[in-house]
Amino acid sequence: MSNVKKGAINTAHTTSRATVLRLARYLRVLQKLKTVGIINVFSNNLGDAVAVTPAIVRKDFSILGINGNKRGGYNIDLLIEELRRVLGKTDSQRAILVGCGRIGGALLEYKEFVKDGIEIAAAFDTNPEKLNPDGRVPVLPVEQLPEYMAANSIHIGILAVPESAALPVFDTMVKAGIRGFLNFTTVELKCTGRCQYEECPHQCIVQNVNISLELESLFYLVNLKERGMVT
Amino acid sequence: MSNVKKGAINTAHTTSRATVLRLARYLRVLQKLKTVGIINVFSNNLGDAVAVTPAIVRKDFSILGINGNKRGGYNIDLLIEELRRVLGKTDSQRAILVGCGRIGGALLEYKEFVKDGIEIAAAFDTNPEKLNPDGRVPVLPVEQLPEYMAANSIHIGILAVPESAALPVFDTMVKAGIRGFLNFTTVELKCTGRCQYEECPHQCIVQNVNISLELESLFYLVNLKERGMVT
DNA sequence: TAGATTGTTAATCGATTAACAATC
DNA sequence: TAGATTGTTAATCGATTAACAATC
Repeated sequence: MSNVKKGAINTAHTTSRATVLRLARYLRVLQKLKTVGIINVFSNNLGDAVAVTPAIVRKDFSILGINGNKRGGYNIDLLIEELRRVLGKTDSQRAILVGCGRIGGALLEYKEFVKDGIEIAAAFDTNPEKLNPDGRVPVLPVEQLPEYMAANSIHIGILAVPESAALPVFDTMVKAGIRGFLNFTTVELKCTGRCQYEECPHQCIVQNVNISLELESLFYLVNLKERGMVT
Repeated sequence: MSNVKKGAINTAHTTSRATVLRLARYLRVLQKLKTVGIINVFSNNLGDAVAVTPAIVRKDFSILGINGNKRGGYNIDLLIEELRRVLGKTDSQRAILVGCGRIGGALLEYKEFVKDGIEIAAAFDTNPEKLNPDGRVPVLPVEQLPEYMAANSIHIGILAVPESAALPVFDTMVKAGIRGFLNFTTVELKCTGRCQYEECPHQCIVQNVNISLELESLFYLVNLKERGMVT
């Protein structure tokens, strides 16, 4: 619980995932604004772009020790620099992908990754037909995962295997050193910020993308809204 | 703001999206448990399965007016029935898909949808090569969207078009009657529960699935955690 | 200067948790 | 009965919002 070191983002009272999510969004928006030639941004600009109130933007920055000008807002270059510093913008954003089915295959070709400086360094599958060690992104047999990981310093993995393979593959990936997961399987790897998995002694961070569940809850939400039963 | 009718889920103090998400998850878990032959479930079973505390489970149910037995927990059949009632489990869970690129194409074949009783009734694209009006799922030109919608009562849509097309297509879909969106484009349709879009007078519900952003924030989270700067 | 925007405090809000009486 | 689990209240926690003094 209190394995949080001092001098951290958490110093005051604001926290973790939701905040980091917001910071990442601010950074993206700022980078876009910069290409348009904007020099100063105001808390309400950023608030609009990220759909939060200006007060939240200011508070977020205030907690991080980022200051603006009482009149001129925030200098975009400084702001970007500070956010990158806080977020520890790693120069290499490399991830591996396990599972090259429909979804995995789509991600292999996903152009946004390139735009955002994310690189899928290698992919893995069990199906011999999918293998392609010499492709733009090498597709290797899963057995080679530990070996590959040992030779490459990568900590983020995308999990896009069938339900039945999810748990064992998750395990393999954790053991091989993956610490952050983008999980497209239907198995909800029970993590809410902190990994609660017994097999995961490393407190990995798992972000579940449960497409089917999200679509299903949309049906409910729309239905409930029509019945006036939801905010 | 206060367009919430009375006698609603919101009666007391619990609310909307997070809650509905949880309810949907309970329901899924219950249906799985039922296939295994379970008859009674306890709040801690469900809590474990959905990664929340038993107290939350009980509170959720209590607010909905769902009661269990002090000793025997909840009867699974009754519980499923009640949840379906509350969620207004629509007999038809049909959605349309716009954009049949890599991601959209993967969703067209997504087997989980079938398992969960979700049907993609039709898909739309601008690329003539993608069209296939007579396929298992008909793929039609986007121009036919309004016409199709007029003839079919569907309110949920999946948006998987390129960034440049996102806004106009969103607009078209709203005008045609879509009220709930699963948005795979990088354009964040600014909705946090309530649609804030001017072009959207209907307060649609948008669920953004920003894969690239989620992956990127994973890099940050893992990095921050290593530096002890995050919960 | 006058006007606008920051930075911060205190108030509010809502959701989670602890705790325990009721009871099966 | 004894033990376990619900249902609910009150306490806690954390995040958002309102408001405004400071100041560029």
